[in-house]
Formats: sequence, C-alpha cells, structure tokens
Amino acid sequence: MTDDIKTGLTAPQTIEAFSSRLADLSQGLPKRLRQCADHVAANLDRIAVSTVADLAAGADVPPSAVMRFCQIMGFAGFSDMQRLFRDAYAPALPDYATRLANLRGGARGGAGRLLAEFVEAGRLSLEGLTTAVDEKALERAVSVLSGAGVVHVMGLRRAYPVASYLAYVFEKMSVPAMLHEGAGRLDHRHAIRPGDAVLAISFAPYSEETLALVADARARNLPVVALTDHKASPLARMADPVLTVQEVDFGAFRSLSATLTMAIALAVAVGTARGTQG
Amino acid sequence: MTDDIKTGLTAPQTIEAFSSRLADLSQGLPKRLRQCADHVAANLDRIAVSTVADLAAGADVPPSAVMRFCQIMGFAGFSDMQRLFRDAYAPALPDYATRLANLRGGARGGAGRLLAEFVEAGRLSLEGLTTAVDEKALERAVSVLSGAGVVHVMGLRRAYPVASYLAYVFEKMSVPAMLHEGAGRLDHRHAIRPGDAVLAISFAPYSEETLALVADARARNLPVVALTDHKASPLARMADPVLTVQEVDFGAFRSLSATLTMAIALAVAVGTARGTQG
DNA sequence: TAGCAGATGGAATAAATATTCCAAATCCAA
DNA sequence: TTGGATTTGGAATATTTATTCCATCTGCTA
Repeated sequence: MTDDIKTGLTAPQTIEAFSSRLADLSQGLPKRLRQCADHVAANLDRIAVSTVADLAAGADVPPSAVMRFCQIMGFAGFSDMQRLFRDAYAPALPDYATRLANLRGGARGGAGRLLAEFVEAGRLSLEGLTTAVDEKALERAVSVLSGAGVVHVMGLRRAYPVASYLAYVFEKMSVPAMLHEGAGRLDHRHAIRPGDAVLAISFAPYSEETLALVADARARNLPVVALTDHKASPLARMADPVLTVQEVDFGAFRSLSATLTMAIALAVAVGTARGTQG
Repeated sequence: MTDDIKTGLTAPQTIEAFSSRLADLSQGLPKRLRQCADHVAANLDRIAVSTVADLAAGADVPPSAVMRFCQIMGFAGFSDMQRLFRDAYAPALPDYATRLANLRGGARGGAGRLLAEFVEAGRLSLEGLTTAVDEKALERAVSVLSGAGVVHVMGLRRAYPVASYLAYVFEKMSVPAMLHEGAGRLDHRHAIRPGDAVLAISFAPYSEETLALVADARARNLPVVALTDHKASPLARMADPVLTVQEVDFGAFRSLSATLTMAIALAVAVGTARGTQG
C-alpha cells in the first residue's frame, strides 16, 4: 500500500463525515472491503447495536476484514467506530453523575458553572421532548380536559411546582380548575363531581396521596390524564391519556424545564380549545 | 429464594410486556433492585447500547445488582435482556431541527404545534440565560444565602411554582428554608429572625405581598436576594444581590424554563456551599 | 438481643468480543 | 511465467464484559 491519504489519519467525528468518507472510499476498494462498505452503508443504523461478528456475517466476510475496514475509515478499531454511533444516539448521560461529584469535591468553579450545567441539562431535556412526544396522547389529553367540567390538578413534592403552574395558567385562561395540594391533610376529593376530570402529575417515587386521588377518580369512572416520567409508572397504569416527559438529570437533581414546557403547552391548548368552542 | 412466582418463568417478549412487568414488580422491591428498576424505566431507550457496568453506574448500584434485576425480570441474564432491546432498536431520530419543524408543521393549530413553540421559547430563554447571567451577583447570592440562618422564600402567582420548587430543593439539601405563601392570609413575617435571609421571586406585575415582605425585611436590615425580570423592577430596588432572568414569551404566555433553571442552580450551589463548609 | 432470611458488594471466573498477526492466496506488471 | 505487492482468512491473543458465588451486612421476628 502506498502512503495514500486514504488511510485517513483523522477519524470522522460525525455521522455525516462518516458517510461522506464512506462514499469517497467505496470506489477504489478491494473486494472484501467493498463488501464491508456496502453492508455498513446499508445498515448504518444497526452499527450501534452490532458486534464485529454480526457485521462480518452480514457482509459475508471474515471478522478481520471488518477490522481492516474500520481502520481504513480512520478509526483505531471497531469499538472506536461504534462509539461514534452510540454517542450520536445517546447524548451524554453518563458523565453527569461524575460532573456533579466533581463540583462537590472541587467546590471551585462555583455557581456559574453549576448554572451552565443545568442550562445544558434543560436544553437536552427540551430536545428530548420533541423526539419523545406522543402526539396522539397529547391531543387526547387536550380533548378530555377541554370537555371536562372542572379540571382537578394534583401533584406533590417535585411535581407540585408543575401542578401549581398549571393551576395558574388555567385560571388565567378561565378554565375551571382546582389545585389539590393536600395542605393540612384536608382531602378535597369530594369536590370531584361527575363530568370533571383529573390531571395528575407524579414522578418516581410516586406520592401515595396522588395515587390515591387517581384511584378514587378511576373508581368513579372519571377520566384521568397523567403527566409522569415513564409509561410503566404506577400512575400511568391508572390513567388514560398518559403524557411522559423525560428530564435529563444532573446528579441527584432534575430540572423541570421539559415538564413545565409540556404543562404550559397542554394548558394553553386546553384553554384555547375551550375558548373557541364555548 | 422460595419458588416465588415473582421470578417470572417467562421472559417478556416485547417492550410493552417488559414495561408492564416492570410496573408490576417495582412496588415490592428491595432498595437496590428498586434503584435498578427506576433507572431502567427512565432509560429504556439506552439499554440497547449500554453495558452492565453503564447501567450499574447510572443506577448507582454494583453490577451484581443489575444482574439480579435482569433475573427477576425473567431473563437468563443481562445479555438476554439486552437482546430484546437490540432487536427492537429504532435508529437514531433525525436531528432536533427537523423534528421541531415537523412538530411545528404538523396538525395546524394543534397541541403539538403549541408544544413546539414553547420548546423553542424555552430553548431561547436558556440560551439567553447563559449569556446574560451576572456571575458576580450569582456568587454574592450564594454567599448571602449560604451564610443565612433560615432562608425565607417568597413568590406568588407566576413566581409561586419557582418558590415552591426552591423550597423543595432546599429541603432535599437540608438547607433550613421556609416557604411563605400567604395562604389563608396568614402572615409569617414574624418568623423571620435576625441572621436569616429572604429570597424573593417576583415578575411584573409584582405582587404586593411579596414587596411588603421584602420591605419589612429590609427595614430590619436583613439581606434580600431577588430573582426578578429586570434590574429596574420595584423588587430589584429593595434587594441587594439581584438576579435577573428574561423569559422569551410566546404569545401571552411565558414558560419558566430559564427562571427555574436559575433557581435550581442557585439552590444547589447554596446547598453544596453549606455542605462543604459546615 | 439472638437468630434468621434476605439483601448486598465485591472478588473470582467464565464467556463473548475485539484485535493482531502471519502464512497462504491472489493479482498484476514485465 | 515470475517476482513483488496487495489482499485474504483464520488462528492466536488481548481485552472487555457478563456472570456466579460467597462472605458480610441489614433488618426483622421472636
């Protein structure tokens, strides 16, 4: 082999760069490497979850051919190449825990740095919101809530700011709503009448009080809309339209950016739906 | 172990089945296994590209706990469980800009569109936060609050979710704090003692109750940290470290993304400052 | 508080997986 | 064809990753 530039010294840093290098190379490649290139090009999205052996079998070449392929693409080896695809798919979660540990240990860096981290977590959460949103569920939630008599909002602990914000927006938009906060251990569930609906917000670990209110509403056949962290949460199992929101957590702490954004969108949608039809 | 039914004999064959078994189990699980369950539930989409060690680190448990978790879920081991997710692996989604565009375009006027707009507003607000932040003021706020006896948090209306969130985080971090909410027209200002500090949150139009509390504290020479919308607000004029946050508004509504992000950063900074020095 | 069942962490081991290396095969130019 | 350069396959090795096992710890019941 001549000292060709094609043994690129620099590995592609993005999927685009990868694809474009792939296109450049695939012409002048010997048979086996060409097979690799073709197979990889046709299965870009499976690289993240494949092994060398999988790829080799798919391309009908021995594993060592796949290794050579990775190297002429500029990577140190298959693992190195795979990392590109894994990272692209799962944006940096793992080092958040360590970052917080650093902040705690070092103490310097201060509040400004901490703020920057939370801003980043918030941005990621918002991005995630656009990918993960279940539009069907969202539309259904809007229609359930805008058809209800009174909307009963409940959320405690970390979900309480969300609940109180929803109550605020509903009030501003003249949507009849009631915030159940469990203050003074008072139980207002008798205030829930036929025709009403419940909007429950809860994240792990789920507050018993919220679950109890939902169970109660469910027993009376009232519709329950849930805003929670995942589809398998105890809350989700009792609710019908289930809206899930994933917050990127930063150490032990989660911002509420995505959750509140979902909340305001829901509330405003309900408000306008009621306004235009009533 | 007894021949419990909970060691499900059949492994889930689909992601749905997996989620639902997860929900069934997660109630009566010991601590470490519960941590695994929660972390897995919140990161379902990363299982396909994770290793046991990754998951263990994320859930903050030793690898062996993850193995036990896989087994009680009915799988032979981690690899067996991972296969389910690898087979169902859906390739990385198009990038953020595209998704947002889709969401915006889809279902004219629908809730999805609203959500897209609020997401965008939130992101812009967060961007603004990093550029506009007054680090000096932030550092000062941290030092004032971490030196205080009790932190008295007050914010009403739109600022109330922020105040309640701050109270929540302070509690989690063992920072003595009190949330003044004006419920029942009760006035708790006598609870503010020398050595304490006030953290007031208010946006236009500024709540009288908040301003009154601040004026009172000021008259008694107690430090007041303000979180508000601009430096010339009535609140800002009475407070010393003033933190300002601009939210990008969409229509008549503002999200709270930037404000809450600032709030959590502040609270965590105060919590860690107290932790390390006390 | 003693005794027990279950839970836990970590070290030891097993298995899977990536990676290297080199002898053999192939190709190409004279 | 022959020599030299390139490509190829697979066996050997290194590395990472999963899995098991057991001593210790914890929380509970009696």
